[in-house]
Amino acid sequence: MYGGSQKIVSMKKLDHVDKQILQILQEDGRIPYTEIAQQLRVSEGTIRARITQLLQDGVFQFVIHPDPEKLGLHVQAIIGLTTKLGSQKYVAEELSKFSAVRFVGSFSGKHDLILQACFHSNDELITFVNERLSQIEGIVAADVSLELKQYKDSFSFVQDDDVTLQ
Amino acid sequence: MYGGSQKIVSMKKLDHVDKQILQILQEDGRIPYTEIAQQLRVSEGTIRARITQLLQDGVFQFVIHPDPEKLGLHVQAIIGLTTKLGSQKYVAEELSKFSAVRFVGSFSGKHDLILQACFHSNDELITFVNERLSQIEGIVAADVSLELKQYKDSFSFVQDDDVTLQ
DNA sequence: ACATTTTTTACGAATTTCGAAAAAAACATT
DNA sequence: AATGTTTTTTTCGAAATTCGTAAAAAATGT
Repeated sequence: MYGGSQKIVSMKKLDHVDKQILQILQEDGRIPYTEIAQQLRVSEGTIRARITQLLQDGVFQFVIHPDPEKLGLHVQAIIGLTTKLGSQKYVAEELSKFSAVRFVGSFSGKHDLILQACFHSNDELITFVNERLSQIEGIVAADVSLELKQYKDSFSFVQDDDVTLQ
Repeated sequence: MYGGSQKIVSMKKLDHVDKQILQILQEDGRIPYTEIAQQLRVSEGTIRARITQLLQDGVFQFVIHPDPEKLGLHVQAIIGLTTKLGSQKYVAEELSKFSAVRFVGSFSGKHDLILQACFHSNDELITFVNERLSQIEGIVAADVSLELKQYKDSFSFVQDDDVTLQ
């Protein structure tokens, strides 16, 4: 599901303009290049060239962020898994196939794999755990945490310059 | 950070066309309306009206999905928190203020709050835990899981019709 | 069956995107 | 420092997309 980060011919480090472009786009992914250009006081051509390059380099993608609630996905969960030694990759790849699953990662700590998924109902969640997870060879234990309330959920982690911690 | 889902005047249920529009947009958030129109064999005006309505209703937003690695955010973590009774909301809101934090939710299960965050380095992560989390009144314990590998990370959970589980 | 409301289509005008050549800037070499 | 080379930015006309809006069509209610 996720391409290994193969190195493209040689990717230059993002400069200030690139970061500014990303910051503007994370507010509104469909703002016209002409407007970004105005805001940053460069030509539309520059914005276009930069964005083309950034996409080329896989720095970002244009997507949409749906609100799960509005889609009827009222139940969200984070599930920590313990896997049998050697089957982690297989399990992760199987999990990734479900459209309900929006995140899968391998972790150090209590759980080998952690996944995040959305469901229409508690029933669907239970079905997922009991019918689907149990079918995947190599899962030893599943630790389900049910989401009660969501406070933040975004891809907006582009920061001007390395001020991640505020 | 996240607006409570206040009810808009009355929101109609999404129909098949809406879902198809969302499915197309989650592949490429910047595909022209004219092309969506062609694919779905309706007029551009319809696509435009539908999308305007969906945005209005808060069903989705146009955003970008940056690759944390390419942004130099090489360290990702999921942190489970135990909070003092009554301070959960405050803690969650404080956490949401950090740009490094991309997800915060309240959960049933082992941890009251679970958050997901990106950092440039292990050092930055440690600083976050030791300097920032410790400053937030009401956090009793933090359980850090370091991401070793990411298999899937997407907002693409729009499904044609309730086939979340495959 | 008819009136009312909602949704879709149609179409010209405004705006944006695109391709590509020229200009400017950045870089390297001597 | 001057010169050649490469990269990036600007420019600008053509093509495509978006936008506003009026008319047509479809859906809804009585």
